[in-house]
Amino acid sequence: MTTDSHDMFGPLPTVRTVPVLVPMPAATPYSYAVPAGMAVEPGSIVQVPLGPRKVVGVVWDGAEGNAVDAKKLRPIEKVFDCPPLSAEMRGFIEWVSAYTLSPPGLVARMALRAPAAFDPEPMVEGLRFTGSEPERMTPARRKVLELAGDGMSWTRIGLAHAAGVSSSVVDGLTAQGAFEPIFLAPPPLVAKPDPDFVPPSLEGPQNDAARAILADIRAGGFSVALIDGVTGSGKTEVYFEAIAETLRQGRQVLILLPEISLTADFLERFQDRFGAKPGEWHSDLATRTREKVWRQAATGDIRVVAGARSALFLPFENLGLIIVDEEHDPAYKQEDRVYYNARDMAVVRARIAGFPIVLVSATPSVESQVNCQAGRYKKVHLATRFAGAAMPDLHLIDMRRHTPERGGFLSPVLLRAVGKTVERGEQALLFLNRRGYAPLTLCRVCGHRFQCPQCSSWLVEHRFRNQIQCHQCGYAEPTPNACPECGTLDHLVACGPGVERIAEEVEKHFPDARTLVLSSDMGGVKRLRLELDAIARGEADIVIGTQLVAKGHNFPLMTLVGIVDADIGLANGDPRAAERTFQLLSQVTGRAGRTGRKSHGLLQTFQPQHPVMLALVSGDADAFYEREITERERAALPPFGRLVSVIVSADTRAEAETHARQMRHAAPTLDGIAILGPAEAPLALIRGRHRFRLLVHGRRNSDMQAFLKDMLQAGPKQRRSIHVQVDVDPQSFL
DNA sequence: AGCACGCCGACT
DNA sequence: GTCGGCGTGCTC
Repeated sequence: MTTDSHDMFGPLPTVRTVPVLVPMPAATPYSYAVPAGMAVEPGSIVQVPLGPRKVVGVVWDGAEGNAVDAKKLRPIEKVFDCPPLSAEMRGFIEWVSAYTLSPPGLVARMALRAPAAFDPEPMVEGLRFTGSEPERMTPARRKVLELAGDGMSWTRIGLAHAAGVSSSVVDGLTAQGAFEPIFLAPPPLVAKPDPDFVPPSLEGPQNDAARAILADIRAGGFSVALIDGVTGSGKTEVYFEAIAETLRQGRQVLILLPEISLTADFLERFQDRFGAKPGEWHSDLATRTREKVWRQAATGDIRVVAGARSALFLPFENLGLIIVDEEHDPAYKQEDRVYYNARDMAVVRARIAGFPIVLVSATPSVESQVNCQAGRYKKVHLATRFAGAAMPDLHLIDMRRHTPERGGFLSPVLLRAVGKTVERGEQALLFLNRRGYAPLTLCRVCGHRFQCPQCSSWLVEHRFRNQIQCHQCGYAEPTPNACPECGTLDHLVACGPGVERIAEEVEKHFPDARTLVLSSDMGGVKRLRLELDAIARGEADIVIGTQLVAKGHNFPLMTLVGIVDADIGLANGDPRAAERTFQLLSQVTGRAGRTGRKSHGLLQTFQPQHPVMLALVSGDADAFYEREITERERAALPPFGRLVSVIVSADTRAEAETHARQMRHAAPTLDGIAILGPAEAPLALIRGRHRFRLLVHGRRNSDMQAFLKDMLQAGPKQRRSIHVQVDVDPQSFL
């Protein structure tokens, strides 16, 4: 910790130095001098000079790396007046850094994402009644004094508002000496949730589930439970009891949700149970609010935070429980800079700090199922809906026998069911996970296909906007009417359906019904919310939607769900294709019948024998998971993500091998490291002295090749920093 | 990651 | 003649 320097005049005074993690991709902390009289400890949040700028860093533990040249050494400028990051938090940051192969400074930065939150919030100016009445009393003044006469402190504006007078009345009273200015602690962002605000209202199976979870909470210490319950089975009420119990223990709670599930609806349910809203944390929080939440989580003023994945890095004062709702959701994966899955890292945080964690889903991920089978996670099953709501009856429509009329995509069976539903005054949902009018346009004369000039995927026609668009990179051009290849006019043909085309077909069959298309490109979040509310009020008869209808919202009148093409996504090369399809279709069909009406789901498919279809219609999710698990084990590769790391180096092979050794050391979970030299064909395109480190964590060689291809197509600037990590090995973090 | 420096091509 | 794109190197 000390650096001694000598020169011809004798020893200089010893300079104390400490390691500091700075927000940049260095492998180790940097050393900084601690000015005399400054008190720092591991975890202290400090401001340090870094090159031409000032940055926020964290004083780290342990010895520094190689002693740094005394001439380079610069002093810490300031220590922020805020709680230091705990040893647990520092251990967590180290762990995530090692596991994800990310520089520790960049991981630490995620815990410090609140620009100016590190100094205490300024005190608020307030007023208190001094006891001396003003010389002249007026009705307005009397109203103010009646309120403030009890000696409680008020803010100037708040008092004027409460008394229903203008603030100049309060100013006048202050001038007369009736009020004295005082400083108040800033008000908490949210009130304290009360674990006993309303008694829990659990039914049969929910009670058993809650009992199982509460046993873990009361026992204390690390444990993982997975609540696996069908949509509408009341999972939220069950984990609310775990939250209540943790609050009674005086500890904080973090609820992780995929960004889109953080709705007003959820916050209100929380408030109904606990009498106050939780603190919120997500990407589009106002800066001021963001800072307050960070600060108050760190001081313990906020007891419960509901947040998107980045909330996992908040420095809670006394965290005692994490809930990961919708644990299977791919939105928990961050895939830029630091690559991590917040669900898995949440398990790690709980293990390091020694508290329980609860994962929740109606359609758990295969990894979590495996972890339950292996006994690492405790499984809590909620198999039935409550309050009389029944699951929809699901049936397959074999499209080989029930052919739609020419040019259409909806089978007569499905059309009949839609017609009957609308006649009864109920709602039908047609689900197709494809935006736009048609996914491919081609020329009937020369066979030309419209392809994106930037990334080679098909251009999707959007009739609403009269454009053809690339869904990969956002490229768009006006819909042409002549073929650019052969010049023929009006011989372009749309192939396949998108939601817009299904809407056209529906309107043709049901001209009097109110039809609504819900798709992410039809307007912003606000408009979407309005439309969802309108549907809930019954202002549409037939809704045609992409996957955004799968989440959250309850549609009380929805009694029919038609899946236009249940096979989409089953053969796209993704090793999780079946799992994803099963999850998505379960969520969509689960939209129906939530409020007790008899409901149906009809799935149009060309593969009625497919295991996903069979599991969906029989309601036997376990059979599906069993099959997925054995299927993946049977594949020659180890299950769930053989980690293959690829180092691409245009320098020497020896250098690549050094990288490989370091990587093996840093990430013992890697199964293999391939070193591709300049002999490998694609690398011929890499010129000059650039050096690449490409990590492809995937299961298949084809994944790896796809990434190599992407990298080679990317511009030189992106190429330099490509760093891809797709999946993690769920067995390796316990 | 962010920033400065330095080098070549197309503009007021 | 400069502005600004990108490639390169550095930060205790």
